This record gives sequence, structure tokens and C-alpha cells, in this order.
Amino acid sequence: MAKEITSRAENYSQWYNDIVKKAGLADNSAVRGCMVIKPYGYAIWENMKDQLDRMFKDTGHVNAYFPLFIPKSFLSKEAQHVEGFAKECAVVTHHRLMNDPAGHGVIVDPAAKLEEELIVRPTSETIIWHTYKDWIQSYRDLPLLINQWANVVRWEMRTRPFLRTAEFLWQEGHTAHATAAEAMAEARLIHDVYAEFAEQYMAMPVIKGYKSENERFAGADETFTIEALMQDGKALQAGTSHFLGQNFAKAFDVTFLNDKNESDYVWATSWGVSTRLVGGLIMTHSDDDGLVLPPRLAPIQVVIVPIPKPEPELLEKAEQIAGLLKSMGIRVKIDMDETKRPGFKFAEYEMKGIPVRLGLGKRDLEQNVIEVARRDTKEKMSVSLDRIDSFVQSLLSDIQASLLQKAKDFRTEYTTEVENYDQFKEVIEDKGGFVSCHWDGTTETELKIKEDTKATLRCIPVDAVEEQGKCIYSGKPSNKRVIFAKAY
RNA sequence: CGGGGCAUAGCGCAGUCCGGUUAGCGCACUUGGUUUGGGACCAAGGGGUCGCAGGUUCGAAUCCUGCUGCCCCGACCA
Repeated sequence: MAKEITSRAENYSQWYNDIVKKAGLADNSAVRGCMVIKPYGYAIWENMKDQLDRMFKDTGHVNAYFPLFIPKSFLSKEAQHVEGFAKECAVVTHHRLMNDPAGHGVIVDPAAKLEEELIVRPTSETIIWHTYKDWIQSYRDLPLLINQWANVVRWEMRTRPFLRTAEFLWQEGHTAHATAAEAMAEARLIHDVYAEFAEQYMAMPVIKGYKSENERFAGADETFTIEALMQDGKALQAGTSHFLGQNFAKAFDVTFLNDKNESDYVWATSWGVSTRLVGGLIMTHSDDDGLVLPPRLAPIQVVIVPIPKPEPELLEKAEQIAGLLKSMGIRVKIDMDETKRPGFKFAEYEMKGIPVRLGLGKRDLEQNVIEVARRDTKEKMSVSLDRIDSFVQSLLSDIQASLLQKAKDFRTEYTTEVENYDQFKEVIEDKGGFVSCHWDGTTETELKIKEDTKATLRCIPVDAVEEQGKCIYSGKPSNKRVIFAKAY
């Protein structure tokens, strides 16, 4: 089969594309900029989705579903918002096709033009706030804590599987609150949920921060972000949570009566993570042999390969081991395919990033042992069958922890504090990674740096320590460090 | 939207410069057999409007014109 993948050193983006394709995560589709998410890739997303959904519900949220289409007029009600998304919207103009009179298949029926064009949602704030107006009258209706799992479309010029596609899957939470403080607390709560998910489930360390005015979501007063660092030294915005103030409430006239019978506009948040997380997962852990998955999100955590081939005796043993592991909640697959040899299977499962492989060999079995191979380190161990269940269970949590630690170490190594602009440019250019430095707080400086170096202001860390310093660009005083990087 | 490349079997490619039998190779696929502790081997098969539309020619995958799609690199973005 010879499914070799390009090495990271040779061509990082080709390496990424090879993994997506050869691990069976996604295919290019017939539609430009859109991908087909294949079952294995979708299974990873489902695991992410299931966990996030639990976390949202544990924090009091419920799911609902709003329409794919948004009347064009809605989008223009919030000035910042429309400005942010106008350039990348798909628009529905007609509702019918007809046979081409010239005989070339079908054409759009010119008589079926819509009176008001519909926008395919790039995000749902507008349609949701239009709806919330009817749902909210009193402070007793608040808070409204709703999430939806949906697809959205942003007509991107350049796309990459999972990282940036024209259509993507995500969740978007939209909440309404009686006070600014409560809405802000909600935005921060979700920010915490995202960070916990990234670290504890994806084993992807993130910097929690807030965005500069320039990088803020279109229509938000504050945007919280989790920023991850990929192996090529580029930053990935992995999730955002926005405090929307009263902007959408004012745009859509959503008011409520408080307990003093006074009318006020509602305070809002919105927050989302998308299938982009799958891209982040790939680029955080994988190596030149293929995908590496953290056990908590791996669709298959353990694969059992009979050696040299499936035989009744081996299968019986495999079923027995699989039964033990499954009873502990471990996701196990037994590979009974007789047409492929063990070596082929080993390579294949390494490509697919399955955390633990059990090589159930005839000769090993005679000695009551089994070969255990871990994907992340490639280490192989011979383990007694008597304690295989507990061994595998603790190995899975070791792998999960080890992946996180390794990613943290990488981030530490590629986070550089700089004190002046020359150092800044040198690090951005040669080393990459996060650059921690002083900034004068102005959009002007931020844009100049971006223009000069292609590095963007990723975030102002929430836990930044107070420290007097000078802006690397303007020399003006600054009281905390911020994070710059080249980003996806 | 700029710059570069590519389009031939499911995938990867050769053939195109210099037109000429029946369009070929590797992988994959089907069947049979032999194998089997790190990507097995042998044999026999199936699979193609050579991206699309015109044109030149006795004859076009090959030459000419136009179109379309995709990939890579840049500017915009989760």
C-alpha cells in the first residue's frame, strides 16, 4: 500500500494534508472549499461534541435550533457585525430551477427571484436576537442559556481541511442576561469550559486571553479567546467567547422589565468552537508516521491485532481481553481481517493514531504475555495477560497526560519574551512561536507590527502579571505583556 | 483577486516536445493458489468519452483557440 506521508521538516502543510487524507479523516469534495468529513474524522468530532455538550448542559445550557437562512435585512441591523461578515456571505437569490430552453440541463428560473434575498448564516446572532425579542419580556425570562449545534458558511478565499473550510460544523451559544455583570460572568465561564476541554480532553494547552479591539468579534464589546500553538510555531485560535454588551439587544430592540418595573436592554454573550478543533488536534500531537490521538477523544482507544493471523484460539483470547477492557469503558477494536498481514495493520493503525495496540501473538500467548505498543512514544512492552486490563487502563491515562505535558513543553520552548523590536522580528522570522512582549495598547501599533512582520496580536493573557515596560514598537509605557504570533 | 503548476483507470504517474498500430506502468480492485511475529508473492482478470467545446489534419492524449475545474504560494478570516 505504501502510504507514506510527507515529513514535517520537508513540507509542513503537505504533511498536514497527507495526514488528513491518509488517516481517513476527510476528503476534498466536489464543492470548492468544502470537505467531506469521513467516518473516522467525524467520530473524532462526535467525541468532542459529546463532551462539550455535556459540559454545556452541566453549566445550565440547553440546545435549540435556528434556521440556516437569514433575511438579508437582519444582517445589517448591527453595524459592526455586518461589516465583519459582509465580505464572506453566500446569498440565496432564487427558489426554483427550470429546464434550459437551449437544452443544457437546468438553469435558474428568472421568474423565481426572491423578494428578499436570504443569507446562509455565517453565524446566527441576528436571527437569534430577532427571535429572542419575542421570548423575553421580564427579568423572570432571564437568563436565557441556549446553544445550537449547526453548520455555517463563510465564503473563504483560501481553505484548508478542518482549519478553514467554506462550510464548517460548530456550536454557537447565545445567552441573554439581566445585567452586564452576569453576562460577563457567562462569557468567562464558557472561556473556562473551552480551556478545560482543550487541555483535559484534547491535551492541547491553551493561553486564555482577551482580544484587542482590532481582533474582537464583529459586534462584541469583549472577546475571550483560547490560543493554541501548533508544531510549526503558528498560533491557532481554538475558541472564542464574546461579551456582546447590549449591542444586539439594541439592534433588535430586545428589552425586559426588571424587578423595579423599569425597562432595559438585555445583556448578551455568544461563544463557539468548530471543526477547526480537529485541525488543532492533528497539528498538536501528530508525527511523521501519522496521526496521534489523545485517548479521551480517540474513536478507537485500543486495537487488538492477532499475530500472525486470526485463528480461533487467538480470537477467543482477543474477545476475552476486549470484553475486560470494554467493561471498563474502553473503546476496543479487534482486527479480524485475514487479508492483511500484521505489519500492514501496524502501519495502518499508527497512521490512524490509535493510542494503544495489542499484538496478540501465538508465541507470546504460550508464555501468557501480550505485546503492548503505545502510539505516542512507539514504545513496546511485554505485559502479563493477568494484569492487561489494569495495565491498559493506566497506560491510556499516562498517554493522555504525557501528550499534554509534551505539548506544554513545546509551548514553553516556543514562547519567547522579547524586549525590543529587533528581537521581536528576529524571533518571529527565525524561531516562530508565541512572542511575549510589551505593547502600548493602540490599534495603530498593532497594525504596524502586523504589516511589518505578519505577526498578529493573539491575545492579552487573562493572567498577565502587572509589570512596567516599554512597547517594543513605540517605546510608550505598558503595564503587561501580550502575545504576538503568526497565526492560522 | 494576483503569481505558479496540473488535468490520461479509484489513487499516483509515463506518453504530449517531434501527430501514426489495439493508450501504458505502479498501487488498489476481482478470482485462484502459496504465504503469514513490521507495509507478502505468483498467476489470471475487470476497469479509460485521455477535463470540456471548437479548429487544423487522411489521422489528435499529442498541434492551435477558447472555456472549466483543481492544487500550491500570497492579500482576508474560526
